[in-house]
Amino acid sequence: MGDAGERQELALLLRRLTVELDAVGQRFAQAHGLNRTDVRALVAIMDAARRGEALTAGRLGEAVELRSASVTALVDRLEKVGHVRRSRDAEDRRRVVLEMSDSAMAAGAEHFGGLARDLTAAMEGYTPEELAVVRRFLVEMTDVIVEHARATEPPEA
Amino acid sequence: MGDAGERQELALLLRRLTVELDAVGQRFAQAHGLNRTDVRALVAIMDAARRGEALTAGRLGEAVELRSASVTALVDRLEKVGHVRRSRDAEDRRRVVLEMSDSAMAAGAEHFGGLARDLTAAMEGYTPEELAVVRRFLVEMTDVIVEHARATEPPEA
DNA sequence: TCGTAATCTCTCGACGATCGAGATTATCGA
DNA sequence: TCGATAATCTCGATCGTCGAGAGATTACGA
Repeated sequence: MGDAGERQELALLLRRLTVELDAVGQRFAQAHGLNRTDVRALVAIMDAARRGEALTAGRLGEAVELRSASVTALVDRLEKVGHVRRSRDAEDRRRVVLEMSDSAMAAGAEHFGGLARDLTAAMEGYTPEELAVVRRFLVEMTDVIVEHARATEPPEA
Repeated sequence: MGDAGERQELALLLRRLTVELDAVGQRFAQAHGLNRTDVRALVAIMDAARRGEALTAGRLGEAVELRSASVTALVDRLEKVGHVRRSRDAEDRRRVVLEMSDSAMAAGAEHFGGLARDLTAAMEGYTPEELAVVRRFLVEMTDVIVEHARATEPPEA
């Protein structure tokens, strides 16, 4: 068997990384006068845009786990400071599609894009084989975590 | 140069891992009728206990980044459901030291300890050399993240 | 020793984020 | 056209957080 202490320490390193990564989002929120949920929402909208999709209010609510009443308030906040724009979906006029403003997109790209740049730059110091090991590790650990979350999930209706 | 797309994907995997790990804490919170901050606080108290320290109200406030008024409310909540106990520090009677109840300790150990067990078990599938690579990766990426957070930190008074 | 400043926690009132219930508007199938 | 369904919004209530300040204890210089 391997060194159990070493493996446990790796688990702690994983947790520490998540804490610090959370802090990055927190900084962005503070710097722009937003709260945690607002940032999550902007990230969700950016991710959707990256996939070529336009997020609706309902989809955003699912992404950030908020009820419709809270989504309305959330989008109100983001719209008020000019980070998103509301517009009715032409095909289904019940839906409200959300689009990020260029300024918000730029701010997000600068903050998180900068981090992504630094991270990938730091990965220059690894061989392709090493990165493959890391990838396998991240995927497997994520799977374990997801499985754990599912196992403790409240029973569906 | 390595494959830039691959490295960027690794960065996304890191973020996904943090999201899922966050969800684990969220599940624990829901299952025990707590909110995010309460869980963070319990984790902080457990970590301190693991280091052999007894957390005071003030220290807890620093750990979870809350003002004293909020810490009072936080500890009130945790004490009401029997997760922590308040007691005056014998050496400095201004201070309030916090101790986790055995039941809360057990609940936390079952939830998070179970995850830690699953994670370390999944690490059995790696050679010591591979784990060393992973460790270096996690440490270096965390350093980059911390540095990024510091760089965007609001200027100190 | 005394008095003042510093430290730690708590109380109070206010604000903001979230939610549940229900209203409103739009779409779809019969 | 009409009823059922869907997407979003409005309203009132609840809860977590904060700022300001009070109360209690300790540290320290005169």
